[in-house]
Amino acid sequence: MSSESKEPELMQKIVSLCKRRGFVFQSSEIYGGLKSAYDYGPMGVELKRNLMNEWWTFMVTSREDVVGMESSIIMHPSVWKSSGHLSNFTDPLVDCLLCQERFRADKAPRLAQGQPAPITLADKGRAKLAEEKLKELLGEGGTVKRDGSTLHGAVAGDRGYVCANCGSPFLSAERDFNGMFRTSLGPVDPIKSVIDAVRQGVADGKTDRELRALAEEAMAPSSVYLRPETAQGMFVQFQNVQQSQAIKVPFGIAQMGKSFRNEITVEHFIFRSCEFEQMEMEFFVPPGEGPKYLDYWKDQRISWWQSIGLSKEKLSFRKHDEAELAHYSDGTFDVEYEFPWGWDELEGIASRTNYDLTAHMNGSGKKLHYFDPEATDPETGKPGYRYIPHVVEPAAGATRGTLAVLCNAYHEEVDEKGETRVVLKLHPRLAPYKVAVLPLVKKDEQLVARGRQIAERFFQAGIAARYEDQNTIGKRYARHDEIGTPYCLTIDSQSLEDGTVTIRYRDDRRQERIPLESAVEVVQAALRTGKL
RNA sequence: GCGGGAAUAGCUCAGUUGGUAGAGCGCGACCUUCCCAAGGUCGAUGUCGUGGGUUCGAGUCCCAUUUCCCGCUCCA
Repeated sequence: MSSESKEPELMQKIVSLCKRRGFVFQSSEIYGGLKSAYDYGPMGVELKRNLMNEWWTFMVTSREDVVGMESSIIMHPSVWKSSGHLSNFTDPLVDCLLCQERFRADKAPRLAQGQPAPITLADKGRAKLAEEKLKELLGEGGTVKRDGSTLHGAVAGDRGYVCANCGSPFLSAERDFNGMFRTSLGPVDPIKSVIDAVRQGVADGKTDRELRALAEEAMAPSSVYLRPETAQGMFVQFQNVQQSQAIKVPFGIAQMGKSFRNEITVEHFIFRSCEFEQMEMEFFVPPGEGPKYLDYWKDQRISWWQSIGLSKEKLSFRKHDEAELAHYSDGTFDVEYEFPWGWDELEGIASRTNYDLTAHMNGSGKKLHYFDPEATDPETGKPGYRYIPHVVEPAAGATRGTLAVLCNAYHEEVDEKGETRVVLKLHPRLAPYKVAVLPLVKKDEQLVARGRQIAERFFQAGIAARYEDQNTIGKRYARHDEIGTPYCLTIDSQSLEDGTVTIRYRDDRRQERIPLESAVEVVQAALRTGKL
């Protein structure tokens, strides 16, 4: 591929800018940092919040068929049982005793008991080390023959599978790995009852697997989970929302907020982290209309990503194929963005049939039907149609979106003097500051006073503005280029005479003189239209 | 999780065979300066990621650990 060597460099520059200018910091940095946890600095919180506000405006405020809500992060554990997250989200993980690889037992290569299990290591050196280990494991009876980096002599055990990496049948016990963060609700620490249960189990001569079950059972009464997605909150409250709002299907419920997943691997800065922020909407439709609304929301969502400034050519849909498709979905598309490391998911748009509401009906025993008195029941042909709504879900990542916006906005430009300028070409509505007010020089008290006066007008108008008189004017322009401030207003001696100021445009650095009075309006217009 | 690389000032990095911690940029004050990181003077900033070990002495060597990056793997 063509341009890969440059890409990690670009990512590093963005990470560096994020720290330097106060967008994103490593969490708990003074203690050595915490894996995959990031804090948003003064610029980052504005950017992320602006992005999320744009989503909310687009999805909720500006239309009549979607309403919002905010559910709690910790919900009744049965929610996750019904949704399938407790069982499906749990994977049996196994460690290879020879090559240390950790893999999912259910995805490992199958091999019947007694079959020869050749073991292939990455290179000869590792193979020699593994050879010694294998001899130990096989004991007296076994013979090991090494052929380059491949070892012969082992046979598959009763597991029915071998190591996904090297082919070894010598594996640790299967351990369940659940993607959800578990914690306990209530003031009583469950560890005491776990110890008691296990102690009794040991006395009774229970196996490891049985002891584990006993421990789980002892923890169960207080176990709760941090939500791995916001979606379930909308499903569980479907009826309350629908009835309290007297809203008719088709309609949607939207929610933004934090979700948590114990990711096995985290990568790409804030792209994949254990704690992340989602913007999800569940759109409830009559049976059979899922595909129609899937198309509709695909269009809506891609146009939204474009409207906040992501380049058209860096956005695309990827259709989930048969194998990838979740068992309940009859159609899913990812909105992908071309990040510096390649195409990756920004949002998933899924037609989920009536899986979710049905699951919660079965789990809770409560009816989650919708009754449409105006429609005709297709089965009986009689007026009045009672059904479990189907769902189309556009589920976007706010954290990922923020990173995509940063990547898309980052530009390096060489000016006429050969100096490199770094500029974040953010959509004005996303920019942390909308305008910087800059007296040309600090020494002139009149310029300073006038500058503060102008800044005050912006604060009065509720526009995020920044007054600055430190450093030379060039440095201030450069700093605001780097944080994406679309406009700089400069007050000079002429301003004192004729009441005009210089407005400098971030993207092309052009300057114009405008009457001081119209400054606020110019910025407001840009926020409305999105154009500088 | 595996394999590879890395961690020194806010940022980018130098630091020789182990011998008192450096540069550029940035930051602060002052001077100069009326438009794009200018110049001058002065100044502040480091547990050399963390914890052990070897040594008379460790940024440098060894072990462990944390974090980041790259490649696999994983992502209901």
